[in-house]
Amino acid sequence: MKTEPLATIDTELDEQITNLLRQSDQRFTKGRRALVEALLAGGQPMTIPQVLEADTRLAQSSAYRNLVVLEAAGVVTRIVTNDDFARYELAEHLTHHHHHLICSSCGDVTDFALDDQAEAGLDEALHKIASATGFTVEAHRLDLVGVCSDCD
Amino acid sequence: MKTEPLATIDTELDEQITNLLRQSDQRFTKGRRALVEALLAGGQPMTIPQVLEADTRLAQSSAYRNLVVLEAAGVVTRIVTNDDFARYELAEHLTHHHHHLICSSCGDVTDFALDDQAEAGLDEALHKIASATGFTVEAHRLDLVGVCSDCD
DNA sequence: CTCAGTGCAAAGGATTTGCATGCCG
DNA sequence: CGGCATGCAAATCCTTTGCACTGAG
Repeated sequence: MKTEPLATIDTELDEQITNLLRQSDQRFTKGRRALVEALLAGGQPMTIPQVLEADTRLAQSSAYRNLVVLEAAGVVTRIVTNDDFARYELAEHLTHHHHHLICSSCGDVTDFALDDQAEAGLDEALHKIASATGFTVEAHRLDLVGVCSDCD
Repeated sequence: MKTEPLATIDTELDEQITNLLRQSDQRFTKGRRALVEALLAGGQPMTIPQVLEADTRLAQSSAYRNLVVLEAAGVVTRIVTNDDFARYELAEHLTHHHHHLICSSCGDVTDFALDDQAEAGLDEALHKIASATGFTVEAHRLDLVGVCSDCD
């Protein structure tokens, strides 16, 4: 497989991913690298068809299989909306904490960030809830649901 | 179909739902009533199998079809996790604003509410975002992802 | 040489749909 | 009566899986 990167994975990111995968006894293969590059180039949550279109060298089954591996290793996050396809994006700790604008019409997902103060206040409120529950919190997920400009 | 309600839909709720359906040119039939009763009795987001088990009078296809109608009319909300099945619950404006605890292991969903102050702060922050985007916000969705006590 | 990763094709499974029947208005 | 809602069964289609092959170490 000839690799002509869609986006460049810098050394630091490469190491982080390699380590994450190693912790799951997995290797950072060319196919997996191609997936990460496609997601990196996309800059937004992408469906499998979008990923495959971005890099036609990938077999569909391998894409599905590797995304499962990458998700289990904590490299990518799977996002399900009401759209037909699931979407994937790089995990937050490889990028930065953010939230999603989800279009209720077409299912498209866009990233956005909350200002620091609001985020801090939210975090605090959630910690209160967490401690009052037998629930072990791993993350919070804040989405805005509405209609994107394309569908409007 | 003999109706032996799992839960009682009071007059007010009945009217609200009837009106919502009427706005979509739909009627509040027995089958739909049975679905709402099951969800009401459940008190938590339920999968279709759970709903069908709660009321064996319902045909699977009708359940799916009617839940689509009910969702379009704004009577119920569809929640998708990484679990195999989608879940449904009564729409917020028929109950009260709340959020979800989603178990990343079994996909189970539990409701919870944020204290008023935190909710207000969050709302304010989101309005700022909204006005800065070409995105028409319909609702916000805040979920806590973690591991429920059963899976722990 | 060995074994994980890959690609192709076939299977799986939640959800949707076609069609004949029944029921509400 | 007329038309929507229902039930059954079959179809759909995203996703997963079986299997043989290839390439890296």
